[in-house]
Amino acid sequence: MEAKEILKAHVAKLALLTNEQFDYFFSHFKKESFKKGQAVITEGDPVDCEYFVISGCLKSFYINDDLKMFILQFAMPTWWASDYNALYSHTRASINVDCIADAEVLCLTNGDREKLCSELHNVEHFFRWRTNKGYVAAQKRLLSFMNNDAKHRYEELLKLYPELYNMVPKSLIAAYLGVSRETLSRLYHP
Amino acid sequence: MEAKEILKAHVAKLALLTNEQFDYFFSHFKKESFKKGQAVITEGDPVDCEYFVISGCLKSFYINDDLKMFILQFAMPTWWASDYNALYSHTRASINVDCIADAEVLCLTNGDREKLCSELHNVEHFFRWRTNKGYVAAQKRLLSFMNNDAKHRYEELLKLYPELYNMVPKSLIAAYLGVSRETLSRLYHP
DNA sequence: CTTCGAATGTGACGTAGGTCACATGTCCTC
DNA sequence: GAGGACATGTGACCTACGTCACATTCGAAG
Repeated sequence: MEAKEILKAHVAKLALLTNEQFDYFFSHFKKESFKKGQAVITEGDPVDCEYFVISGCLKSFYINDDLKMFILQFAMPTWWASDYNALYSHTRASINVDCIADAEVLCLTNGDREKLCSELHNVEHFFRWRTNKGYVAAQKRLLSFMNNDAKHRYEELLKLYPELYNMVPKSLIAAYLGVSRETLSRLYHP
Repeated sequence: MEAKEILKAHVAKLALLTNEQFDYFFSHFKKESFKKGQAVITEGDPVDCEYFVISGCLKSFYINDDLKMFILQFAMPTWWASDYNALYSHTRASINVDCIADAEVLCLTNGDREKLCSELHNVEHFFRWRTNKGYVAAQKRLLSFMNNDAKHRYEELLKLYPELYNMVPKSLIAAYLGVSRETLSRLYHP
């Protein structure tokens, strides 16, 4: 399926756009490709885009003072990724985004998103609902952190995204779960 | 300050409404009062409102199978609270909301919010930005969970909301931080 | 003033998970 | 097919935090 079709199907789930509206909406996106390992957003840099993943996979992550990495999100196809704090408040990136499996993405600048939102009520509706889904998912993950142990969270993640098991190294999954790679390894090799 | 003025000032931070628009917007809210300890949303019940806090304080929380409580959010004045998952997906509540300090709130039904959002582009803009702020805050809290120990998170919380220290029992703060009340107590009484 | 219950402190001990060190396996690349 | 980077397993030990039990403090109701 074409990138345009993928985005169209994704948008249609949350908002009703006419073909003309969607064409106009789509005309603001720029297609880009990233190779595995390539940086997309680097901490400290200005941020001006958000990215809609067509194929491959990105991750957004934070590196603390001890150089330990924590993964906020794996962005699989039809997911969005960016540093939304930096994007909305026009500050420099405080997190990183990079590519973990050769990816095709559609970029939308912050300015274009706001323009589209104010021009097309439908588009603003779409982004409100998309953000709401993200908010609810983040709350669920917070609860899971407080309530469940590492093994439980690991199985939860794999049930949600079985592809991850073969797609990314276990050390990245550990960084998403918030445990060390050794602990993750021992869960099933006691 | 009047409830109406408080809401008006809050909305004005994120969206530009004319006086007429705001009056219309405000006319959909219903004022309600809750006493300390009173339930606002109960797990298993249908949810049809979100609540804007004028005074006092609510909490949203989850009770797990072992009857342990985890607090998702303290809702102080000018904060919103509800079960947004249930609200948006029309399912029954999976979390609870109750009152922890006698509170005055403004209720907005899900139907009215969606009606207002579709009638007034401005209002949809407001809710998109409000939700985005909530999303960014949830991601920050997730990172803090992965990165920081209990003491660090406690001090972070108190810096953000010093009122909480005297307003709510430490056991509730522990339930927000995701540690036992004993551990919280020992942080400063070693 | 007394009494009761909620909130908090604290000791003893258990456990999940972290850290460091090293071994093994795997798949490129030259 | 040798060398090197990366992913994973594993042993020994450490630490933050949980759990249970009991003591203390304090404020509201009688």
